Amino acid sequence: MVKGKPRERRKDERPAEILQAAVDEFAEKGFANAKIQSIATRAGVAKGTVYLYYTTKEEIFEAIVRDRIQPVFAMAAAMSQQWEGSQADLLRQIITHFYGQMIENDERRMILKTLISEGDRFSELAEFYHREVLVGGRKMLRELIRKGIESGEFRDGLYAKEPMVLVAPAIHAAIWKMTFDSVEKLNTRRWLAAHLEMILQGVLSQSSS
Amino acid sequence: MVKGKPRERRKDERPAEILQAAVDEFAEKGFANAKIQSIATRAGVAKGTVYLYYTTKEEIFEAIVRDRIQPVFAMAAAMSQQWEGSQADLLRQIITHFYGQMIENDERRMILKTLISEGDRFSELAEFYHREVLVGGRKMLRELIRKGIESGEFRDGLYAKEPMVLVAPAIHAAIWKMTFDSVEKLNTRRWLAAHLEMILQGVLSQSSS
DNA sequence: TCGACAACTGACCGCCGGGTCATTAACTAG
DNA sequence: CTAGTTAATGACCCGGCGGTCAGTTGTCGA
Repeated sequence: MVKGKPRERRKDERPAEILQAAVDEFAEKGFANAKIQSIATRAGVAKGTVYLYYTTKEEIFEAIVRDRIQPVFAMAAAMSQQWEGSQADLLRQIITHFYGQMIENDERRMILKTLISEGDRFSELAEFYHREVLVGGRKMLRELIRKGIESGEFRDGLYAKEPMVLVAPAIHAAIWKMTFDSVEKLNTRRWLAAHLEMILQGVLSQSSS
Repeated sequence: MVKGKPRERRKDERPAEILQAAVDEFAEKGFANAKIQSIATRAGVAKGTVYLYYTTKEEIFEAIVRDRIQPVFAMAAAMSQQWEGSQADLLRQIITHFYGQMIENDERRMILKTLISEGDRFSELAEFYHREVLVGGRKMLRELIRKGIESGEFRDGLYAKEPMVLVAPAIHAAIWKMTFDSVEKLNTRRWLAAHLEMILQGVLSQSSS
């Protein structure tokens, strides 16, 4: 550590390396407390070098979202495209996938947190996220529900118009983990099970009106 | 505005005035971007005066939480105490109350946002909130569910162990409003209706297993 | 009327971190 | 080998804001 290693010129690899370092730093410190200097150090690079590839801290964050979040949803979309079984099982699969990829994954959860925290500061990013992720995800859910209703598997109802309610408890789980996990650990597995059971069966007993 | 108004000495009123000014400032700018100077100005006071009553920015925020959030939950608790009708209706009432007080109210939604954003920085605050609000709220829900199951109104299930899943979609609504409302307005009324319908009836058709 | 006390003020301090840029060193073509 | 190009460096600059405190002014009791 004492002697400075010789400089290396690796224009092509730098962006990805810096991005990874930034993900680590952001995940550990949050956006506001992340220091560019620290990102640089993690990437084995000088501060100035970071600015060779990204012009602001915000831009780094945007790159992370584009690079790490979209794939999760693309994956889910692909899954539902070629699904053979019941729609209820597909819904279970997708939501479970979502918990694994977004809630239990530190990197991605932190991205979510930053999106919430700094939402206003990045209006274009919020737009991007909305367009690419939320609209797409909602469309997928609508399709899933439509098929389920058609086949008689699901009942029709208001949820078909607001399909995101089905996924909403996952967000709560993410927030709990971000905010209160040090006070009381969330049992993610149990929460997920309760979530799935609830949206599928509801709470009323069969005999009720 | 040009001439300085004469100083006023009002030791008793200051804290509340400053708190209100802080709520406004935080709601408008968020915690990180809120300036003490600006809070002081809103309160019609000099910066130094703020520090006469609160020693740090954090402390101001904590005071806000104590002062503004607890009442909402106390209210709900009181409501459920003396409820006469069905548990399903009580649940509807409570959740509706919650949307009105927390999601549609700018001040309180901002408090929630700050809690999420700055959660780590305020571990004691997270503890306080957890202890006073979440644990209490959960206990109330458990009791409600217990009664409902006893009377045959509700089925038993995993949700009884994780009662917060019932309320979770409200958090999603809050976050949507905080982050994406400028891109696409949330129809809160419809969301609430879908939420209630979903948790009560679920998604499966009656004929399903 | 006049201390003396406490509320109030706002100029100032110090730190911190994002972003710059003159300099240096690695690579490359000829 | 050399000159030109460009990646990489890190000392420095600078603006902003949280927090301080010596000084000022209102208030009240004697």
